[in-house]
Amino acid sequence: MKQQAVFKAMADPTRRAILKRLQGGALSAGEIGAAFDMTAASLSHHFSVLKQADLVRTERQGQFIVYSLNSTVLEDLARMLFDMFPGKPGAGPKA
Amino acid sequence: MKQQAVFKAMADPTRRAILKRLQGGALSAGEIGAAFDMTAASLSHHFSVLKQADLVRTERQGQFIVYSLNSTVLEDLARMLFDMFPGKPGAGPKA
DNA sequence: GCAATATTTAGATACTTGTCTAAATATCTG
DNA sequence: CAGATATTTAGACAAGTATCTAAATATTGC
Repeated sequence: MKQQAVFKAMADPTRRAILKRLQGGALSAGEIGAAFDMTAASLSHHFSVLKQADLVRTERQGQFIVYSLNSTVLEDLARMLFDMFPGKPGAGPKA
Repeated sequence: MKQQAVFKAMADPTRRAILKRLQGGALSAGEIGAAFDMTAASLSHHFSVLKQADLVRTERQGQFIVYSLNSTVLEDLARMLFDMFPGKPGAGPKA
């Protein structure tokens, strides 16, 4: 997991909203974009950032490009955060 | 949890390193800064961002200002991420 | 109160980034 | 192939941010 890329990707609210939309299943760029008041070009930029962080995967289906969530990276990120705080039994320093 | 502030705070590598240093226990600004090749002013800016996100707490101890980790926010963030991905038994859509 | 130490604030600068418009690329259909 | 639709790329611009130096504020100890 490219930590820096992932955190940077997650830092933008539009991108988090995109990921949220993808929880319901894979969607084409256009289907995702329908929910946002933003040009397709801007959305495409956000897709690119999410792809760099490996948070989404793409697959062409005819004229559409379909995006899907790569939950592995989200999972890794969550684990990393859990490991980051103390007070966890057996991990962080307690005193 | 102010999600946006937290994600923004986590997006900078210096700030993540600061949080990491604090896992070992509370430290003064100067003690934290000793590990970074950066002016105290720059560090102070990062502290400010971390405070805004409520990721750290401060307490004055004489001439020092002591920073400590607020693990609650990290925990909340981790939970939020876990909730964000599907495939979790009982939460995300599976198909 | 003064000098020394610790930290923050103010102001400046360079870099990054989110957004836009316009143009390019890819696919489908007649 | 030509036109329509879907998406990305290129280039520009405004806003945000990480960093610095210099100065301000707070505390301690003489």
